[in-house]
Amino acid sequence: MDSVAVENYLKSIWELGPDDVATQDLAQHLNVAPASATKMLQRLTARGLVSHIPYKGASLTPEGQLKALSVVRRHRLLETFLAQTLNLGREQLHDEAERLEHALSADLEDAIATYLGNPTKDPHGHPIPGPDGQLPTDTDLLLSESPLNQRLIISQVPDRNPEMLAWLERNEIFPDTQLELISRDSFDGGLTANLNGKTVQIASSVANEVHVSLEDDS
Amino acid sequence: MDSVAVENYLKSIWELGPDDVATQDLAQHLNVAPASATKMLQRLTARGLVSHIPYKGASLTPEGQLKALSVVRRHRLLETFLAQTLNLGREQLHDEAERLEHALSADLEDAIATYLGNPTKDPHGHPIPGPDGQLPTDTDLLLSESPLNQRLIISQVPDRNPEMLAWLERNEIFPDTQLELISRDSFDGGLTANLNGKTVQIASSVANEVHVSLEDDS
DNA sequence: TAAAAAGTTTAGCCTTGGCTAAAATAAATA
DNA sequence: TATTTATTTTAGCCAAGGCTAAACTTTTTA
Ligand SMILES: [Mn+2]
Ligand SMILES: [Mn+2]
Ligand SMILES: [Mn+2]
Ligand SMILES: [Mn+2]
Repeated sequence: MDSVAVENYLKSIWELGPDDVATQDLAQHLNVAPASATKMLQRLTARGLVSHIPYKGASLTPEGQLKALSVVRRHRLLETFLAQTLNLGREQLHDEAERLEHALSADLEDAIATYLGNPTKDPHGHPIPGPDGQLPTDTDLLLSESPLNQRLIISQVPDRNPEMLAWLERNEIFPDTQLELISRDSFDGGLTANLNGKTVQIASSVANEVHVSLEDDS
Repeated sequence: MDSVAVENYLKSIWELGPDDVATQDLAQHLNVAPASATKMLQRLTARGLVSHIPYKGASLTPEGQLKALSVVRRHRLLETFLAQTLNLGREQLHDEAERLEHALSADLEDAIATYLGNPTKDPHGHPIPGPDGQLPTDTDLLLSESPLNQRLIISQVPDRNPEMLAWLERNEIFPDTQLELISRDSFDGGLTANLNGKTVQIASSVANEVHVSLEDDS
């Protein structure tokens, strides 16, 4: 069995990857000192889960990737399960799942997936990897790079930033919301959008974290 | 925040207590070597959670007891929640809760309790401590010490022994089941009981783990 | 009540996963 | 290109929580 720390490192490397993950970025993502990340990368390399080239960067081996995706699957299933049963707000889900994901047996994972009807997206719109790590190829684009004057459908919102998520929630921006971009500030990238008849200003920091699709659903 | 190990030790001491908990029993309960238990008892004593008298035994301080009861509450809420939402078998619940109990925030604990309508018993019939550690005084008696020829109602079955639990389940012995004892073997304490018209033989090892009440429900 | 057995603690060791400070390397800048 | 700066790694330390073997108490038994 992998420890909580090992699972968190693998998941973070996956989230920051696919390759040349910088020690500093990894350390920051996990709230540890860079030296701690280096040491763990060495341990994970010794275990065959990571390939780390000193001073260059780290990436997951196939085995490491499989384990990372298993954590991601548990995380997203849990978010979906908690949202569905307990009506937790989208911004509370992540932190709970972050801890519960390490305490889920294969049996319970299966039971939850079955209960939910094997969902393919979590409440933030993130794809849920299959039991063997399968992920659909992602075709949506960033809101910050989307065309103006065209119907867009929100496909993904971030999950790690409760403040941003709360703001998005207040402005009714979440998966399946429709909107249309009216203008883009050429200086700072800020957007003006039309959403349910209302006009909303969207900062570029936000627009960089939100994904949209042009098609209906996906 | 208390570690998983600390929470498990506190809960085990509570389960084996209330006082003079033997090092060996504790170690066995937690599947660690006696020397490991001694060391942890010393750490917990230094933290004011346990009072340990060398060569005599250990007990929880009021603060330690509060923390132990908080773990027990989370454990039993989780068992109830999993049973209700996912229809897990009574014998699968314990092991899952054993790990999840350490990953539950106060918020999620509240949400689950509210969702369940603040239950006072878990699926094994064990009382669920209140948010401040309150527990009703337990008035039921052991099946092994119950009178013959009288209507009895199962109030508690064990949760840590999947085999025994599976046997009980097969024989329809679980909370709220009615039964009547017909005879007790004076040599080994084995029981013959009448249950839903059927006659069942109950070993004394089982009868020692099952609680009953004479009143309806409780 | 002395010896043996059982239970407990101590001593010493190990791994994991943190940290800081210093050294090494790579990247950026003058 | 030489130097400064940023990034990364190494070295050395620490606490938690395991373990085994040895020492010490307490309890049981002869
Ligand atoms: Mn996590
Ligand atoms: Mn998510
Ligand atoms: Mn536990
Ligand atoms: Mn229970």
